[in-house]
Amino acid sequence: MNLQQLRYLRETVRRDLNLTAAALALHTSQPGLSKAIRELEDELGITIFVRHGKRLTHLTDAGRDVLAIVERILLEIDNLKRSSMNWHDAQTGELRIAATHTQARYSLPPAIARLRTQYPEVTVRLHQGSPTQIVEMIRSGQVDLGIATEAIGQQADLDSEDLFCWYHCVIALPSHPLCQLAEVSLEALAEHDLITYDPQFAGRGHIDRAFNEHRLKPRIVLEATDSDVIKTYVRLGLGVGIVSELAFSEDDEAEGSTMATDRLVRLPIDRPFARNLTRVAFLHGRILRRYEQALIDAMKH
Amino acid sequence: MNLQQLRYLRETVRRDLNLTAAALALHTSQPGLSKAIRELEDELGITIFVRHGKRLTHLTDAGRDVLAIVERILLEIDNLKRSSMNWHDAQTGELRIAATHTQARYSLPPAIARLRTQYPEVTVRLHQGSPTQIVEMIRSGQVDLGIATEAIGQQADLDSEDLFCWYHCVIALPSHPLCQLAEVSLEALAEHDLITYDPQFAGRGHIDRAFNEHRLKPRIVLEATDSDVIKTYVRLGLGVGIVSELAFSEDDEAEGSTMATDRLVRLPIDRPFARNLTRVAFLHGRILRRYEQALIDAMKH
DNA sequence: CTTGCTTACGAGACTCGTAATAATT
DNA sequence: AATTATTACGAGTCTCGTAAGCAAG
Repeated sequence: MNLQQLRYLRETVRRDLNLTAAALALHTSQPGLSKAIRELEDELGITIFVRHGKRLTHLTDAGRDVLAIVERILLEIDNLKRSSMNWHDAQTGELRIAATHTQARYSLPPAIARLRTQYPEVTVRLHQGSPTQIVEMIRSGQVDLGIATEAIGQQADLDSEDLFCWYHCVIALPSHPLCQLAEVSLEALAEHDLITYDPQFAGRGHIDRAFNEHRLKPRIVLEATDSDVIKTYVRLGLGVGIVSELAFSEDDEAEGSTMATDRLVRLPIDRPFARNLTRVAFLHGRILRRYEQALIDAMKH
Repeated sequence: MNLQQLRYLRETVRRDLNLTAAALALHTSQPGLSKAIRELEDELGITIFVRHGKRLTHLTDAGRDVLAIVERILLEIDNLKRSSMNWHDAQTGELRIAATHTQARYSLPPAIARLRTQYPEVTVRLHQGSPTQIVEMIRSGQVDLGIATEAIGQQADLDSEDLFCWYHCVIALPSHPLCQLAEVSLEALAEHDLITYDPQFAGRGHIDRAFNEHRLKPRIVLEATDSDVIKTYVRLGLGVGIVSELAFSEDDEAEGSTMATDRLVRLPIDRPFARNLTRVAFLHGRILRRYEQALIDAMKH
């Protein structure tokens, strides 16, 4: 038995039991991969894959057990390298992060800037996706860390840490009727066209829940995954925006646009939607590089 | 990197950093082992061992980290084989048990007898030792399961399961003065010569504690690790015995000896010592063979 | 008839053991 | 002087890639 066989097995499963695709991904030959897997099966004395003639169709029960153990072994092999790098060369490396737009655009930049001064030799790669896509990217090893507000805390195969909390805020053009009110209520909000996040994203669940609890039916005329897109449509006068407070600052508005009538303003409303908790997640049991931990610490507040 | 290097590293540490001894244990050559370890260090980019000239003196900090991960990897490699065997040939194998004398002599026999009918192809090897020795035998991989009443539950690197509870009983020759009493008290016991277990063994702690709580100083004239040895000296008239109730049955006494005056009897005393819990332990995270789980289940009651 | 797994075979790499060397205790 | 690790080197093994074969959709 050797590690190569285990890597081959994992990749074959990841590529949906297509040996050709797995061989390609592993930069090796299909026959070699085929042989390696058969040898592993022989040595363990079990069949891992059910074969229909010459096609692999699915995993056996034994194969599922074996695969789970193999995943753990390869994770620990990776930990061996990571831990060694932490001792030998803690400064250099690669940091692949998956985050939602809001995190990538608003909460990550200062943390990454800080990281770049602490660890100038570390290459940072930023991927974007929905929370569920982020979870998949972590699982498949495409990224090291995932940052999101939804879906990321309750995965059994991921470890996670709390980063920070935030609330939604409500924004509109100064000319909007709601801007006349001294205090805006949820009821008032429900009477206007609203623009906010796609259901998967950025605490949208909390928004729907708040309206539901007040037995209100909000008129959401536009959904987007991206705070900037939402703000753009609010500027066009399509409605009132509900975005993460991370994504809105009246100072930035003042800088950005020249005309005061274009500047979005925050409506006076007292945190109508529940608190959101942004978390970072990574593979369960994975040892973190020092710079990974540094990034996480830099984002905590 | 390959698994051989990891096995070599573990064995070297187990043999106190003596490459010659490790090479011997691994049935390989010293130079090969030396080279393998240097190559592992090179590949990981760290030094694992501090060297004084040509001697390995101790582990580096990085080495300690690496070793912990290597132990986990090798455990999982072992799990791969064990899990496969559970699917492919659940009937055959080897079962190495470490137990104290009392367990080996009194509680294990029926369970092992049952196991032998369920799994006639399994070879059972029985080792004896003190609870701390048993823990060491599990740690070093000399045995698969350890069974004892002391020391075995609170090891962080071992998993364990409760098996059963038992109490101590007090035994004496029928001619002993205490046999005249309708009920024996702890105070009465403290006035006679006592024979019981060595401090490490079979719940001796509970015996001392009970006397202490009653501010009594028992006269323990003989200590042994072995219930049978204790019974033998009780038969010789050296004193009153305190043994596990597992190790004493008046029926067995009736069968064993012909003369009624030789038969030990249980004194009427109402469980003066705290309950003992016998547990089974094995390496943390180790997958159990089916027959191992069967033995454990057979011992639970 | 295309896609995809397996078998066959040979060049190159690698492993591992022996012998010699060097450094501690 | 004895013990123990490292270096050198070569025989045997193993890995892995190419080419050919063959089964399934």
